[in-house]
Amino acid sequence: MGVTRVYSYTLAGKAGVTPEQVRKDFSEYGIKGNRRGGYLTESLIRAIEVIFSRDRKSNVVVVGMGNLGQALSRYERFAGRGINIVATFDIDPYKHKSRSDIHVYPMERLEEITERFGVTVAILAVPEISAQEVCDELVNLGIRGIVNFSPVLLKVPQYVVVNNVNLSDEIESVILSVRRMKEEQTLFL
Amino acid sequence: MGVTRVYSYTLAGKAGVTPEQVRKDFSEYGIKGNRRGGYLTESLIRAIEVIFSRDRKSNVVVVGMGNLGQALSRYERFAGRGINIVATFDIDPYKHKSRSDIHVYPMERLEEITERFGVTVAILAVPEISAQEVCDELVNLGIRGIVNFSPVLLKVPQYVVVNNVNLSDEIESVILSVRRMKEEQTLFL
DNA sequence: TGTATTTTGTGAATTGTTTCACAATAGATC
DNA sequence: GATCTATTGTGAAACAATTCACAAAATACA
Repeated sequence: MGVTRVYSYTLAGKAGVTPEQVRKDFSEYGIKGNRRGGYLTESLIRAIEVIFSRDRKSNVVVVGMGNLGQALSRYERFAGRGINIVATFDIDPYKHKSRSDIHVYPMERLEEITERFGVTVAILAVPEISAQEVCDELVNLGIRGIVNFSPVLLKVPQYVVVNNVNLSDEIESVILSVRRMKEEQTLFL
Repeated sequence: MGVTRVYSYTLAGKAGVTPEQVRKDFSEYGIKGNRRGGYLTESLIRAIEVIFSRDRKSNVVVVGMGNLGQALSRYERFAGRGINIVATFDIDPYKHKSRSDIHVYPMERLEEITERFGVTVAILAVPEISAQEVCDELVNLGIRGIVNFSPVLLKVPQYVVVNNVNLSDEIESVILSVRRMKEEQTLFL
């Protein structure tokens, strides 16, 4: 778009943080700007690509093809971020064979496919009851990172990274904040 | 289940935090336990229900019935947390009328339905391009809280609460951590 | 080329959060 | 009922993150 330089306050505005934050973070990672000249977009983008490994693609699998698993496997935005869903799995793959979506494999083929595609990260969207069991299986197959959508605190070895996403919590926290704000407001009337 | 008392370290273990954290948080909200006796489950649950407004149900709407919106509208776990999806909306409701799911209304009926059911919180799962526009509409109709699934920083008045959920970020952060850990490990070999 | 101005880069100050450590005490045990 | 023990409750200490404030440097402009 022809923009060659950006300033800490521009980025801060877009990201909803303070300019100091932006500068401190950049400085932390050795990203240098020019005093008075701001940051050069090209080199900035390259630096960020390296820091976030955006220069490489990463193969991941989705395990559990319920509502959420299906939605995640069709989510187009992952591609643009180097997140490449190579396969999806379910205990009952025939249940979901319906449309011409991404192929659903039975759990038995997990090992073969994770190995073939060098998958180290899995998205876990199975029911609460089987979450820990499936998690153990994944860890045994060499999975090193799990994005966990079940409301369960997974027990994993220290070398495995887990990121918990709890949709109920996200919504509840907004409901709570809204209630709190309303209560505050009525106090002033 | 007949359990009448719990201890800070029990809860801490289940939640993956320290016992001190549990006690400090409880103390912050005036939840009292008995020295040596722990916390009484019954009164603890009641206190938490009040703090998180779990004693009341909250009506919410889902706006945008793409993959994610559909998955969210079918997510059974919300009910058990007092989150009640009363209606879903899309610009093109006929596209999604297929199965006997929850009813999809056209955007034109947003006002009528939010008013009727006293909806103050909306789940926004529309494409990036229309996110701000739909958000403005929601705010105009009196929505006070938004759970935003589009990768956009929404501009809203101060009295509106926004909670951003970025699925690409969640997955990317795990990918990153895994790469970092692997790099660390190879250094030791 | 010199001066004014803008923006970075970063120590220091502030603010916020987590952990420590231990007195107070309720309950268990004899 | 006296003593022992486990657990809470919370100030103080340590740690972490954010904001402030300003010198240093690069550009703009005369």
